[in-house]
Amino acid sequence: MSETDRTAPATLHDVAREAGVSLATASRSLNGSTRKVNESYRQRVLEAAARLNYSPNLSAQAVARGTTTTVALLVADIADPYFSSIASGVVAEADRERLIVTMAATERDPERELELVRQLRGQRPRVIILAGSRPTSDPTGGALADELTAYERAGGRVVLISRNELDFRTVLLDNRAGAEALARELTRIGYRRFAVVTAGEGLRTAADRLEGFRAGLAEGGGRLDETDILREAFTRDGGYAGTRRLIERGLGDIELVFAANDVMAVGALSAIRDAGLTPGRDLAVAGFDDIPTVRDVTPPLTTVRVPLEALGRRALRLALDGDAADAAAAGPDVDSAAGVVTTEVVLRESTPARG
Amino acid sequence: MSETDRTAPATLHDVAREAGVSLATASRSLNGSTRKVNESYRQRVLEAAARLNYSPNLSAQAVARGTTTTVALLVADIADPYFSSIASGVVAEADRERLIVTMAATERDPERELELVRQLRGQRPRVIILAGSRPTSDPTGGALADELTAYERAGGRVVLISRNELDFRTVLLDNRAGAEALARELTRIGYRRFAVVTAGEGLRTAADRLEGFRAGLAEGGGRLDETDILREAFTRDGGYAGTRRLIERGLGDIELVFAANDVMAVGALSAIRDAGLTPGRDLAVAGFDDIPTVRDVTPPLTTVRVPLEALGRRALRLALDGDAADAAAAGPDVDSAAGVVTTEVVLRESTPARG
DNA sequence: CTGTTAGCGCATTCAC
DNA sequence: GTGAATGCGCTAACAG
Repeated sequence: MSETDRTAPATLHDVAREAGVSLATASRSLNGSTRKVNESYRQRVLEAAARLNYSPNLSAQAVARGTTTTVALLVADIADPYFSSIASGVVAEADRERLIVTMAATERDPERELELVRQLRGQRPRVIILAGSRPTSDPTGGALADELTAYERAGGRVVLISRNELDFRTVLLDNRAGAEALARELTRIGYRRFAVVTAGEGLRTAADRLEGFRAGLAEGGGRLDETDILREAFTRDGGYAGTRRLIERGLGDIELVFAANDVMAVGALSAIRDAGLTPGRDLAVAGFDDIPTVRDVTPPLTTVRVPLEALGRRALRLALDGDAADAAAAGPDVDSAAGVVTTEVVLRESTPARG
Repeated sequence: MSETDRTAPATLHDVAREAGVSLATASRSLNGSTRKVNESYRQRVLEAAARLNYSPNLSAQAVARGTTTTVALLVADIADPYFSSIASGVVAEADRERLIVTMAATERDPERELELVRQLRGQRPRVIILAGSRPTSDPTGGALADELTAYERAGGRVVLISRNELDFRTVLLDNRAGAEALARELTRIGYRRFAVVTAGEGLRTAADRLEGFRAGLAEGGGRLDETDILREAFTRDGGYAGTRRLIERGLGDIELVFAANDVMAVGALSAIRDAGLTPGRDLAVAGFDDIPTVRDVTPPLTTVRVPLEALGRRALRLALDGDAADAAAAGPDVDSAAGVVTTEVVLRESTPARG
């Protein structure tokens, strides 16, 4: 198609002319608030719009209205199943509200994250959602917080998912209770001696899960020594490395390794197998999150189900409804009283019942 | 934060006033084209902008310039690793060009897809990328094509990934050659009798892969009977169902089942296991795509690597550079001569060498 | 209820 | 080189 036969999209002005009405009437008929326009006019405008294949220019609407229909979503890595599941939920909920989602990836780089937030602000999104935790120590020296605060002062809404180092609305996950329930279940089916592979200190999510796990073990009579807590990156490779270290050091009578998230657990499975052992039989494994992958690995992974899509949906609801969301948003995955997304232990074959 | 202390974002006007220059000068200093502005003024404007934490209103820029910096991406399912990998590539490339990506999910519903394209048009995106194939028979009666054509006539660019039923720019994948190479390799390592689980007819991608696989078998002396081609949905469950049917019917001397994509292959693994057989030993499995998951399943899956991220990146390049992309975009994953994204056979343990 | 008009924030022509 | 003025497409007072 050559440049010359380019046909500019129909404008509202075109529609008004085609329908023989004023701009204002056309606007009111198509996008207007409470319709106060004569039905016959309305019809003519609608028909004219259809004939011209009119599509309102959202940028122009945004400028005129002083507000957009955009939601900005920042994740660490779009291809990571944890984040793509959350993104899926955000997009689904946004769609219900007829909001448009723009997405960007921080690649786990705080500088980049800051840069992206700055760029995103140009869109004047109604909401900015940040998913994924980051180190406690902020190398940008609070610049991100400043940026987000300025954004909120301008009328925007910030929501954090699974990161709490900043003082904004946050989607709460009962990491502690989930891990506690998991530990209880594992002791119930016969496990006694545990190891943990988790992230380095300073990640609240990981810390909560460890704390909950400890509490559950205390109730159930399980044992976890400090020296059996291995700290590595919060990634698949981290899980692999930690588990490998554990095995090389000698398992002793450790029966099960709890990985603080599923990607670490998947790494643990590989490390076990690469060491010539059989996961589940020689060393049981449990994870946290229930990303889709873990049903397809062998053995299928015991984990704590986190409704990731619901997390994303809830993040948007929280932004839109404000604190009212705590009461309103309910739904099966949300404990409406506490306003916390609930989790559920899922026992699978990576932790067969013991003796 | 109460509504009352809301502080509107600084406007260009504010910056100009703060710097003591005119609107035009401020505009030229900050976003202007070939700078024709006195360096001292320029500095003052930049400083004023920083002081006010100015962020250009992209909507206003879009209206004034008559063009946006937006790319719209439509996928079937954001949480699907195939699509999220592609999306990751699109976002990465868009970021390099300082373009913003908006994403939506069709959920494999053609009506919904059409509706989304209509909505997306309102953004006046520079590019619309559609990923994921769809049935040949178009239930919307060509309405999607009409919509996209109108969009292109208005100056937009449409790029299709892995779907060719419409007459737009398309990211080419040598599905045929990839499957052919796979079949050749499999015969080379000793396989002779094959079955295939694939999508129903009418999906070009699936058809090409089957055709290529057949050609490769012909070269290598492998055998595939028509009755051993099972057609199901192009999903994990489809792969499961097809493989299950195959097993129930009696495997005969079939040694390997080729699934037309990896999600089907993962389903095949489960079906084999659920039938009490051992994948790899009792029945080998090969897939296509090399989604991240297949390294973590057991046994790791033999497949044809498709550089999914590169696919996404290339889609955007194709939109931006036009036909020049064929020559330009090159990169390791693109055969610059043919302008086709190249694939590569990856042998893993799901297809151990035979005899 | 309808049409006229004045902006929204910005880029860009046009005079100076 | 700089600034004043016009317009982008649309909404929202404001009059009629």
